[in-house]
Amino acid sequence: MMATTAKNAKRTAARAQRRQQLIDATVKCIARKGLGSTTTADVARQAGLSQGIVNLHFKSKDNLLSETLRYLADEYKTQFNLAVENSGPAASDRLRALMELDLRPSICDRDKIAVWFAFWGEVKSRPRYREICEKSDEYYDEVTRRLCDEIIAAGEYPGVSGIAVATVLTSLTNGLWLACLVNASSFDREQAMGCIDEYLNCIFPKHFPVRVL
Amino acid sequence: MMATTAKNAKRTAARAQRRQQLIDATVKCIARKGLGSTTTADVARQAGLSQGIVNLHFKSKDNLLSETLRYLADEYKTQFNLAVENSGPAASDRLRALMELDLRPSICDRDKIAVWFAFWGEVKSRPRYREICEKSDEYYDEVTRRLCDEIIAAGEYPGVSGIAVATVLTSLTNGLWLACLVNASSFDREQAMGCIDEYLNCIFPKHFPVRVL
DNA sequence: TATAAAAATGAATGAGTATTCATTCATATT
DNA sequence: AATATGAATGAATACTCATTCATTTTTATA
Repeated sequence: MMATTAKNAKRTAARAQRRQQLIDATVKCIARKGLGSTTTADVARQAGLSQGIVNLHFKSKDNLLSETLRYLADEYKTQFNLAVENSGPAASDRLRALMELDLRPSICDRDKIAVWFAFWGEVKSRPRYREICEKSDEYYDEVTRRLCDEIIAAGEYPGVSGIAVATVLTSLTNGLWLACLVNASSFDREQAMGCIDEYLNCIFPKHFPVRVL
Repeated sequence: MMATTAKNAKRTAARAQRRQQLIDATVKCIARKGLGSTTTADVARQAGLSQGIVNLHFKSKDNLLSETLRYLADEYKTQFNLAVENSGPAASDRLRALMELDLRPSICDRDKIAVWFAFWGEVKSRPRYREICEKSDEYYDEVTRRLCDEIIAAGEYPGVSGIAVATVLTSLTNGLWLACLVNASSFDREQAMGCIDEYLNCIFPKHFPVRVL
């Protein structure tokens, strides 16, 4: 008979580890060669494993790609939640921590951004990708909106819409990522953060006073 | 001998027309199936022509795709310049015309946006794509910045940077396009324009007073 | 109209790639 | 140690797709 506890735990752990190894390899390949030119053989080679490994663990390439996107979304969500939790209790501190997160070197990195855009580029024709992205976006928008509403209530900002500000902030960071991807040479993280601060100061002056350099 | 005038003119016109027909077909295919799943046979079928036609007119698929991107960039530039020229002489009118352009139904259309993102998704691994996109971006940024600087000078807005505002505006519209692509159901062009107006009102209050509905 | 030139066709080619699967290898259980 | 089980391999398979090119069709000139 099988000792389903210790035994299986180890087995499934090893299995999960290998899946992660393949997902990591996939991310690297997409960053380097693009989604369109990434083959299962590339992924296997990058992972230091053999041909058939992708289909063994993910059933199909399609599935591997979906799972990779799902992983990226989860990974970002974790960072996102961490950023909120680890920052000061004030809503304004939390909001700024989120903005800082998006421009942090480990996230606002050309390789990483290239992978996000690779998936976004296929969103229209791949319902699965869209579902994953949409679900994530809803969450971020909701959290950001709540923070904005809190600030608006506390600061008595008349005529400012929390939804609108949240939409501006998330769209703005996505747009800045594109600038980082396309205009790599002229893009400057500092300057990008400056844009965001200028906006925050403008919309919530009481909470985001001009930063003296 | 050859009548190089009338004769060749007609020939090259026909040739250009066929190329355009193929580029249009390519755009349609990318919008429907995505860049990764668009084959030369798809494009030919969409254009109502035969297998070999793409290689006959574009030499290679790669070339067809680059030319398609170039065409899209040119097409947008034309609209962009038109929007500037056709709007009131004041810099603020021109700036708002540019924002309206990006959210105009014919441009802020899921199919069109999907094509842009398809190319952006490959920018990192395709230098040719990047060159085309970067060159366009520089132009738009420059024009937008000039308008912003003009407004800043006229309105005596202290501590507002034209470059920063221009960056915010172009990044914001690109980010709003992503929202349109991903969150198709909840995204609303009206609301997006509202976000932009709120921003403009906030940063340049004298030039963009609150719009009464 | 006859002839030359260009454009277009579409079957054939072959390079590339996802997937399969018989076999080997590693590990755990008895 | 012997056996069973899951993991991994990598050669073989089946298939897709960009590209080629011999042939046909269209168009323009003489």
